[in-house]
Amino acid sequence: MMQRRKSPLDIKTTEPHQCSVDVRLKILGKVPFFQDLSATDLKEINLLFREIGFAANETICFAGDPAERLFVVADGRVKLMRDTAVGKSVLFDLLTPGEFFGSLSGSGDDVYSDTAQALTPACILTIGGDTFQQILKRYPPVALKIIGIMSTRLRAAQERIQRLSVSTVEERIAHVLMVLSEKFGQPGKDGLLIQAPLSREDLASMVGATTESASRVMSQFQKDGLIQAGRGWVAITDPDGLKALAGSDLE
Amino acid sequence: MMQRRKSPLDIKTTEPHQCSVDVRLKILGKVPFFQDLSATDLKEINLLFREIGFAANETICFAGDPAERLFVVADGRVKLMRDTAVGKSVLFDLLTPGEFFGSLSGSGDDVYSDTAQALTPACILTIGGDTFQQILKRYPPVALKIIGIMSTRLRAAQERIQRLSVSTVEERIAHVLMVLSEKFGQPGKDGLLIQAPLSREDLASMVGATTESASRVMSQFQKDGLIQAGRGWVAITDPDGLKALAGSDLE
DNA sequence: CGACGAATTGAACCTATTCAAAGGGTGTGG
DNA sequence: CCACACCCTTTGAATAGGTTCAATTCGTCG
Repeated sequence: MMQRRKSPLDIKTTEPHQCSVDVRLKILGKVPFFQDLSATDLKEINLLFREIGFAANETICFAGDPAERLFVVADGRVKLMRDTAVGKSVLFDLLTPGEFFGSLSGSGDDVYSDTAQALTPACILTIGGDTFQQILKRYPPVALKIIGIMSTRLRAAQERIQRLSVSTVEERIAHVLMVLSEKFGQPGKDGLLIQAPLSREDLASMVGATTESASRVMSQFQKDGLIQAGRGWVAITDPDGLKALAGSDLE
Repeated sequence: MMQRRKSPLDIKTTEPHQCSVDVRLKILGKVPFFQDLSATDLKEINLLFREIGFAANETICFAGDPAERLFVVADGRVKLMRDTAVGKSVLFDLLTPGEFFGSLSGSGDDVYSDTAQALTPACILTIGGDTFQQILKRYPPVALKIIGIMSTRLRAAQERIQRLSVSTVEERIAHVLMVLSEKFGQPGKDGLLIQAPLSREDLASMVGATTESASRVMSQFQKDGLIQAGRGWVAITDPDGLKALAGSDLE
């Protein structure tokens, strides 16, 4: 049984990343809650954002620190996570360009709920929470959009709670692979390649399992011809088979 | 070892409940996202709400049904839950007067994410999702408040995910009892009585465990003098002891 | 090429579930 | 108003799924 073991991901693991001005505007235009704004408004808002580059594995903000800023991913992959006292960490979300995290409230009296870490070299746009609050007041449609996004995120969190409550580790891993392939999947000769450098430990912390359990399940999936995987990468070769295992509809 | 076994809850388990007009106004004034509004605005908004009474165990809305309305609890206790294919259900939240659930978006293209059920006789205020959307557009501060509330809920959901991922059943039950006592606790001779008729099954579905496991843990807690409990009720006698077991700070 | 760290695999252990049966409040009907 | 029946709750014993600990293999990067 011979198969490719070298990482097929096309992601540069080098220095911090800066993005050009026109890329910035394009990104801001793609941010869901700015989509309804006119080009002029957007240009004005663009000026309020600052840009920061991060190298892979650099931390963007720490859970528990005073939350003063809102961040928007312009380029790269960012993971939202939280470390626990016992050493185990929990991975909440994986963000792509256009998604946001950090503080939405102007009152600087709360803290970041997650630690944000660059999974790849990343370019981040950032704005003060109070400044963003001004934008919200000035452009009501933006606030409405955000409410919608928060609803969606809450729903996703609830589904995850449900899966942690009723599904086995195998089912949860099958499911998270499906979700990841929908968001990061890129067709290639190995199947749907998940364009994000995810370790077994990352996967494990997304489904509430240990690294070893994740590894065991992944090995089995590979033997069963459902996936191809190596160090830091996964590709789905049999989506339907996986979906069946995931029990995708809990209803 | 003699102890009270009869339910000490003071909750009428009788017919649906209607509330008077002045009670309605008082409730709407207590709703977090209406707090900044003037009395006149509030009175006007009050007219847009309809009132419905529910008997205990009646279902207010079903997960999966087209989401057309927003609901506000005026009186009673409401549980937000979801049934799964395998019969196990998951309890997401327990609401008291002033809290809301249902549809926030005007576009009626999504569905209720939870089933809402009256745990006690309840009075519910309700408004069409589209009408509420008008309110949001007209009173921007309301939208900002809602964003804050959604953030808080999302954070709570994340904490729950974390606990499901890293804590044991015992720790999770200890923790949920602490949380419940903060929200529903009422000092009495048995300790902090949780004013909500919760079965072992309810508790179990809040922490992702089986009824039997919940029962075992509760029995142990009682033997250890941490709680007093009977059929459908719990009182906390040793909050500090429980908090220690819960490992309340995960950091 | 060499070394470090990720990934894999095995075996023992443990927590929590499953299946089963008995005990005890609650509220309903007589 | 009491008694009975139902269902919630409790407890036991066996089982299984997952973790833990430990050792080995194998990519990847310097």
